[in-house]
Amino acid sequence: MAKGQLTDRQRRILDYILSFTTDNGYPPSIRQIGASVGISSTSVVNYNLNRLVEEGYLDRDKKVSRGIRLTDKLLKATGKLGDVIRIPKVGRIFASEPVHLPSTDSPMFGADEAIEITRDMLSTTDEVFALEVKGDSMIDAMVSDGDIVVMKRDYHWRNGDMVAVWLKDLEETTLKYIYHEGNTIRLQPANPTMDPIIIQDPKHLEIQGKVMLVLRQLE
Amino acid sequence: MAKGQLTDRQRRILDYILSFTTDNGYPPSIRQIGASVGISSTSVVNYNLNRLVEEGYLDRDKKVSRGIRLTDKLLKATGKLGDVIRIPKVGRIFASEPVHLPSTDSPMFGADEAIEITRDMLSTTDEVFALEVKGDSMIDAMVSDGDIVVMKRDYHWRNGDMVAVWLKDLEETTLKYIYHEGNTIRLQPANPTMDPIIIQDPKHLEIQGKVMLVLRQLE
DNA sequence: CTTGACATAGAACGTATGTTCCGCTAAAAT
DNA sequence: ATTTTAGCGGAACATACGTTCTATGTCAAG
Repeated sequence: MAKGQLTDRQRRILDYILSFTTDNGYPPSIRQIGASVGISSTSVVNYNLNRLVEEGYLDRDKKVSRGIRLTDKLLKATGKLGDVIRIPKVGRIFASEPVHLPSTDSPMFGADEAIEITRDMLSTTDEVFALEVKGDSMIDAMVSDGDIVVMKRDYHWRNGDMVAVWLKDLEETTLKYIYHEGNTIRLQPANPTMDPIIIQDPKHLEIQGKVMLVLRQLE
Repeated sequence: MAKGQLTDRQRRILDYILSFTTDNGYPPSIRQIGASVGISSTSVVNYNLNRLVEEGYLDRDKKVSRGIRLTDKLLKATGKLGDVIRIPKVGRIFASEPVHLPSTDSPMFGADEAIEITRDMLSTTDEVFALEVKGDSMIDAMVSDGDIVVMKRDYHWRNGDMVAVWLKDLEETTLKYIYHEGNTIRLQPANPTMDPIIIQDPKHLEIQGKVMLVLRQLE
């Protein structure tokens, strides 16, 4: 068998381990694997398990009964890796107030409310928090009342980022795409029918965070 | 110890089982539990495990080494139950075409692309599929180019549902809130600054599905 | 005071389980 | 033709592990 290739038996072993584990909450024993795949000898099962470890599909702990664990690689491939993260819901966002940022050291726990999303929806999970949008004032950002905005606490930005900014002159929080344009800054609404705001003096605005995700649950 | 109450030891046992399992992919043995909690006797661990089973925190399989599994009740409480579902991404949605519905019997697998979300984002997981929005024609529904819309294949609707409708006269797909209004039907844009469409004859529209979720990933 | 339920400790037991060694076959490499 | 390698089966072995039994101490109910 060429390296990197799996025999039919090995594939069935992986299948069985996966289904057994999800059913029972713990992995099967060598003899159980043998019985399900049709291998009478424990040594052969052992042999194939070691092959699967070499190929990177499994981790094993020696001498430990049921000491088998599927690698992330495999779980990802089968979509079974429920890589769920909890994001604290720290408040609401209005047009008329700056974003209420969480204190830097606020732990994930302690937040009474949180939303759960899969890890791969975000490019980073560092310093992210969620806000619920109140009111229709963000419609130019294509964000409705009740939407949930997941933001990253970050004052750096690049052209094209959508950021939450506090406009000091207008005393208003708004969500806009932001661009450098010579010496000025252009705040572009997501709604293409609306006009941008041009800011001459960067001191007139305060970046509150970068928008990573917008979630809208209907019904 | 009153019924329904957990002793400190039992709490620590649960803690240990949870962290060990997430670390190792399989549950700890009785002796490992004893060592971590500070119980020298395996029978005492066994005793407390049985108590935890009675209280509904654990399931055990007799005679099976490491045959312990935390119940959903506990996993839910600790937020560790990553109840992730995969939703097939069956295509795109344009204004100029009816929604391309998946065939009823299409299996979850087979779909080359899928999105993963946590189960509790949806009120139902039956017959749901995802579409990617192309173009800016849905801005009246507060949906942007690139957004992902999760829909349920369902021709029934109630007042206030957001549905995807095919307007036969205009030859156009649109996302609107839908309301019965006497003998007519009102299609209300999500954007409050825009005007509704009144449909006199229900035959002029075709409900393609109910919008359950809108997802927008930035950056 | 006695009794019984509860919680714990220690030891002994049986077996479920991973490990190892030997032998066999078929195919590939030399 | 001979050697090497991958894969398989069987049996023996050591032990990790769940089970069970006896004994001890505590505390509230009778």
